[in-house]
Amino acid sequence: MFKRKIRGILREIVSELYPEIESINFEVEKPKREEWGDISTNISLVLQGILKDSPRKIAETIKRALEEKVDIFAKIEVAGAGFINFWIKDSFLYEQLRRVLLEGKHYGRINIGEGRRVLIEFVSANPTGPLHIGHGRGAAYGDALARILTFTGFDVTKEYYINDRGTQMDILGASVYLRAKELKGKSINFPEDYYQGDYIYDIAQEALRRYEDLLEREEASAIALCRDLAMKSILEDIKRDLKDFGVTFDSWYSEQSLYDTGLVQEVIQILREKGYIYEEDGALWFKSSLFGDEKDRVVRKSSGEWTYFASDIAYHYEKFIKRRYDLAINLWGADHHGYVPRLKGALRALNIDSERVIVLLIQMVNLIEGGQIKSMSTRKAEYVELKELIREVGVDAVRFIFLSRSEDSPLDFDVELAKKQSAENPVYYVQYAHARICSVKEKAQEFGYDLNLLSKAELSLLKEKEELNLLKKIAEFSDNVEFAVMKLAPYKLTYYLLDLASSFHEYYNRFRIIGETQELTLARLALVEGCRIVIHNGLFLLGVSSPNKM
RNA sequence: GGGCUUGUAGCUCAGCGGACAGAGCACUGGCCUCCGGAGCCAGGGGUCGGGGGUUCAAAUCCCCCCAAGCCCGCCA
Repeated sequence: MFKRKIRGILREIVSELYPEIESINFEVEKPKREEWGDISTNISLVLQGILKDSPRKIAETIKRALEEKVDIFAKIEVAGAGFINFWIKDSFLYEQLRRVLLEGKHYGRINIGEGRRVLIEFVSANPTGPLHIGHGRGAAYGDALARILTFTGFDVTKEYYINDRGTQMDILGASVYLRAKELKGKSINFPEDYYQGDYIYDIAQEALRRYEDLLEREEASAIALCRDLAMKSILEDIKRDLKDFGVTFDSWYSEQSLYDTGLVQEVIQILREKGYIYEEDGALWFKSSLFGDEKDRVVRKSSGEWTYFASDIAYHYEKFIKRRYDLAINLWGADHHGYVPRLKGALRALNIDSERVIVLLIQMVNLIEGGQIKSMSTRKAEYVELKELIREVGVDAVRFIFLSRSEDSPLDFDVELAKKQSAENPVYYVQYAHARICSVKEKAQEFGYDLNLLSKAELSLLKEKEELNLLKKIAEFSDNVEFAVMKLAPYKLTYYLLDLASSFHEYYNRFRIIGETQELTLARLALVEGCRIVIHNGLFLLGVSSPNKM
């Protein structure tokens, strides 16, 4: 609340004092040290370059203007090289708490999106094997982002893009077919680059059960049957895992459908007419090198097969032109990073502003087992399944861990540690605060307090340092929500919640909520209830539950 | 060889142009007759990978080097 509000006030002041300045880029930050106030700005340091005046002098001018104009500050001070430090009036904090109590689960919402339509595409794992913990990271991240975007006024659609055609699917079908033969006692030669996982046997079993004459059929059609069955079966499995992880999608988009409707051909034709497509060595190429890519890329192989890239051009054309989304956010594995320039290039070739697609590259999750780092690989069957991790560690803890790092930082997941230390996991620290508050409220009711009166409590009785500190933390919630959405960084909220929970525990250990005068008890109950609401809202945005008891 | 990402406390990571660099874990020592001890308080710990540069100001921006991961296919 602070930053957003103060930034606005400062902009007004500057445009009044220095109308010649059109726009400036300054920071409104929470300072590192308590002596520097509740909030601080470097605006005069930024202005010095433009105004050619001493920053302290500029700061004094702004300070005087502020003192005349607004009264939410108890004190304004010019310090250091020319920082302006602000101390917020207690009355403003009480007002904020009252808003929390009134708005409840809506508290913290800010309208940044203004109804803009966003398509967020994530997970999109090939239906060639079960979800592993790497996919889990993308799932947790994408789902949290979707929640945050919705909370901040965007119109969000969550989509899973299914690669239901192409080479990998063919290999999947062939893998199942071979295993079926093996199960029937035939000797087979199972290639190294086929899918090695045990689940292939299960599907092969099912294929044999369903198609009794499978092995008598012509090989190509038998493999096709296996492929379709495998895809359906694996996709069902994926959906179930995601649901168990608390992640649901609004839409499952089939790559194959882009061909069934002729859209791929249509879009390539558009590019061809614009002169961005040429033929060489029997293949069709897109001139992505004109758009900053290292080289041109094939859209149709000399075999006549379309590439994944061709599908993707059509898919994104469809997102923006047919479905008219304002913004597309794609969460990809970091190993796809080389792919970004060609996609953006294709969009520009189609006259679509490439800024409208934001690709977030989620770094790999490595699994540490016995001190050895292993990378996830579906084909080699080297992975820990997401469902296994959930079973052993729990949904909340897994999501919280995945959301406690920025997406571009690789994550070494020490499975043993996560299982063993589940009780010490940071998520419990936050949830514990929530449960504790619920318990206090229950206790208060036993003592006869009417919790419906909280919003009418005399909040000015909250004067202790720890109380004011907690009030400030509560009021900072929407600043953190704003940051999280602007930077697409849910982990910011994770940090904030840990900080908020810490302030609560600190307060709880020093003071008794119930037992002072009736008025003070009500005020304190109001304070912790406000804290509980914010914890709940924050955890909700991360997709983590807020238990009343644990 | 080229590209992308990362290198901050023993470990895992925040901070990414501003004021003496932060948190958790781990370690050491304290704290419930009392609303949940899955908690609190106190303590030690850092040439911000290295070297140059830009700036009033650099962990943060630029260049070079070193290290790790990923990519460089008519695979997805």
